[in-house]
Amino acid sequence: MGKNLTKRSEDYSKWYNELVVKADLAENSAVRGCMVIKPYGYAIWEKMQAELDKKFKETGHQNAYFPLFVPKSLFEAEEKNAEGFAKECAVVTHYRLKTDPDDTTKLIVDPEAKLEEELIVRPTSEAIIWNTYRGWIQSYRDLPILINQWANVVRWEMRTRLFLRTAEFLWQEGHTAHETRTEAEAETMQMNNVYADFVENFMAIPVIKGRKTESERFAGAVDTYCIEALMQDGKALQAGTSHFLGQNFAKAFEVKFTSKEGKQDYVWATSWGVSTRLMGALIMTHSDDNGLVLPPNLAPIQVVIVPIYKGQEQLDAISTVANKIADDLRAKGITVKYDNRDTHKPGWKFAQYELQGVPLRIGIGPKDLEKGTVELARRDTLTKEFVAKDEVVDKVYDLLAEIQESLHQRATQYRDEHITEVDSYEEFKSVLERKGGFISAHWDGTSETEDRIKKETKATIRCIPFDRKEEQGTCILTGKPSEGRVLFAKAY
RNA sequence: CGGGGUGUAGCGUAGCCCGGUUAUCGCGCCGCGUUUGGGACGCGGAGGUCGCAGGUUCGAAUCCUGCCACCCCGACCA
Repeated sequence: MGKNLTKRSEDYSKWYNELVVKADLAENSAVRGCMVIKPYGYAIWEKMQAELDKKFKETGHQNAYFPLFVPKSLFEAEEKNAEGFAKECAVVTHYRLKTDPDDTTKLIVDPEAKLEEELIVRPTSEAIIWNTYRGWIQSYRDLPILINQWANVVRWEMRTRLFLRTAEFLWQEGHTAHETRTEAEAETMQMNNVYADFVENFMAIPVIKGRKTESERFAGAVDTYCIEALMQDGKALQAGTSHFLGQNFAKAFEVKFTSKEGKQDYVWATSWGVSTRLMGALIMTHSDDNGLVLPPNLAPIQVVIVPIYKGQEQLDAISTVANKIADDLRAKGITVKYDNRDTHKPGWKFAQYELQGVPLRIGIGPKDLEKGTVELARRDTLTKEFVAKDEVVDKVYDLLAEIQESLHQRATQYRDEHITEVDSYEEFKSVLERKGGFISAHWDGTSETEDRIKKETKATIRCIPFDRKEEQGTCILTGKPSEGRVLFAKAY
């Protein structure tokens, strides 16, 4: 792990810079904490999208798109949801500008163009979607509705952090409607598992699946499931959530259906989402002091080939070998870049691709031409070896899988070493302070206790793990009886 | 919104306390040449509303006043 990665999220900006930058908006603009996703960063997001989308389709979902604007009256329909988000909503009040009569180079908001009803820029889309579902659902034959939306949302946070909490972010939000409670609960669990599977296997980030406590639950949900990851600096990050919404939204938006028995009933709902925050998780889980480290599955460039040469003649000879290798790799479905630019030196390229986290680098120079070898360098271990050029394609193919696996293992080991069981409040505070990470401790199940621990230590209950063992114990704070351990951590 | 800090070229900075030539240095950028197996070197060059406004002064990046922005800590946070 990199020394520089053990501090604060702000120190990751060096790594982020290859992927995103803070939005450079007008100096006195009130909009802060927005980000510009650069092409290289967006390519990673696209890979994540493609893989998630495939999984959503496999589980029977379809994509759709709903409006960015939510009329205030719809937004406030589900009380708890509205209340939960009220403090961070951007609100559209006017629909027109006009030339400032006092300064014709300037525009002002036309006071004549005030909206009858304010529009909320969606912080999440339950309200607008459930208002739409009302018209789509009459009979049990219309159910289930299994829809996902790829969209941007805006949450006017008091304090933003690049990637982890930006004012505007990209995400997907699934919104499903079901005939029965059981079916909706199963959907909630299924999608939480889809997320866990994706994050573990595709992003090589280990996560703990569990249930949120009442105070950490999504506003308007009956139950919230989540996947929690641990960053290299010892802080936890909520990587995805899946909510069982009960009949709350169906009741708020009057979404009823006629059952087989001819009875009217409210439908059961779920919603679930992951966002560009996952890219923050990616960086803070795998990267080191030399820059990003990308799992091969997510890397926009999996292999880069760098020629080392003097003069055009040598470059031509190297290019023949390089192009052959590149073609053979591509034939195996591997993404390859042959960087034969003459504008940068090899050393510069090595450093640059390391910063970008390209998993494997092949160097080919005059010595290799003589010996019939290439130099193969691994980004994750920073090791190099010479490989016969006829064997390099197979070697690369195997290594990509190995790196994917090894990153996951390394992160899992780190995570597991940072789950500490404690049985007293003193120990809790001491571990939290000195070691960080997850702390597994008994809790009496009350929000009051959770609140007090949060106020005193800044640690929150990240989740009640699904796989926790049933174990009688006593709450570290109050000494009251507890049925099992929960995971505490300081979180982003 | 409270507490602290910072604004000087694309980026990072020196200078400010104690006012005084043409605002410092590094990276990056452009040109030429030599280079190319781990972020090359030499020479030449371009690039500045010193955050903004006002004041003090013969003279302000530097002192004073006001404003603005950003960062950190806190409150807030699915």
